[in-house]
Amino acid sequence: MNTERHFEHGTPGEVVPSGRHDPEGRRRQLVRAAAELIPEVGLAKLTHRLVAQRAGVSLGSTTRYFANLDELRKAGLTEMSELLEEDLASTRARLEAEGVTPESLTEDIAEFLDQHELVRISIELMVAANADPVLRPLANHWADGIVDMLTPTLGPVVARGVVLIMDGATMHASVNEAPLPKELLREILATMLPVAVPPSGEA
Amino acid sequence: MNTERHFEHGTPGEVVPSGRHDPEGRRRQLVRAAAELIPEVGLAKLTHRLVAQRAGVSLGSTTRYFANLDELRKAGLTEMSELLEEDLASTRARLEAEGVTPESLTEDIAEFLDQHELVRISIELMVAANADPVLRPLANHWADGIVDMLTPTLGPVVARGVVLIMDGATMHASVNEAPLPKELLREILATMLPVAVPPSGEA
DNA sequence: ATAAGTACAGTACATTTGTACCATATGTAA
DNA sequence: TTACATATGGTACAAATGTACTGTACTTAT
Repeated sequence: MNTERHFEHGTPGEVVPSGRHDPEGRRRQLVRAAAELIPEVGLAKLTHRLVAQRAGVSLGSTTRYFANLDELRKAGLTEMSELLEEDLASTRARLEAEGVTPESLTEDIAEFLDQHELVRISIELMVAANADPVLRPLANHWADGIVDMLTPTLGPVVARGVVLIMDGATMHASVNEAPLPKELLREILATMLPVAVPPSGEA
Repeated sequence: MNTERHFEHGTPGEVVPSGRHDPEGRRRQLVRAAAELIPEVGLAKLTHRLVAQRAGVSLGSTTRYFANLDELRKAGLTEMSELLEEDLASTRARLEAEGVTPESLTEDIAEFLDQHELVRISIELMVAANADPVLRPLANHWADGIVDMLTPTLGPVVARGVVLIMDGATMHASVNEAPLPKELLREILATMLPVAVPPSGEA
């Protein structure tokens, strides 16, 4: 119709080698790319172009599937937090198998801290929730899940205390190259868990 | 000399109403403005223009006193962390006056968490240290200071455990509008500090 | 008082970014 | 096969931003 546009840098739609129609797959690729990139580069540096490149799609697709960058960010954060959900499940499995002891908790924390991506995810989720309260439930989900998991054996107070220690250790691992030594974590838990955790009763 | 420049939007240096020469004061104003703004808007949104506006100086001054934005950021972060240093001093005063007890520690943490600026400072420092390892000592200073302070009475293991709880509570306060209830913090500390802290000896 | 040097304000400009837009390729129904 | 609809790639463009630059006001030494 109207050809009154400029096209300073060339005309649009010239070559176009590939590009099957696949809206759902497209969207998934974009979300997955965003979920990968957030822990890598941080939310602050997440751009349409970066996500498009990682997803292997054109810039235009990022605006087609997400009204604005904020929506893309949120979708990426949600997808990203799935990894925390998986970690939650593996923690539950371990604690059910080994019981809730300083040793089993130490193993779990140390394993978490050694996966730098999980640490980065936790931090970026916290930062995001700080900027947008809508994301608070997502950011609290992991911690609340652990509290629920530990409460039956440790009671709600100590359960929350253990989660605070986990989050503190996460902050430490985010700042420092090496996380706190596993042996120190074990000593902390062995010393601070009252009565060294009776098999099922309480104090 | 060469007047080959464009000046599309006007000629530079036209009116200039005020502007005493005061290099040192200028620099201080800029650093102070940056230190104020970082907890307010976050490092990601700290720009030359924003700092200049807050400091009440021209854009040009920001580039005159700092080779690049990163230097301005670092100067602001360093100045900002002075508030944590002051908090460290007040904590030391309290613990020396009241002794290291679950109650005195609870008071101190609750007071910290209620000062949202301190929480924001801790978080931004952590984020910054994650992006630039040069800032790690700055980010670790507060936690290490508390550990040193608590170690004589609690031993190094529990001292680090208490600091992890503090950092965990800081993360929680960063995400949620209201920090953890003081009573819960007190219960956590009262339960998890072994033997409820004998006046000076160890277990 | 005057000249030289420095600080300052106010631009200018290249780059990056979010987002809108369009021509074409792909898919679907007749 | 031919219309029609939609997805895709490739821009276009305005706003924001880091930083360089320039003319002028202020300061200081003579």
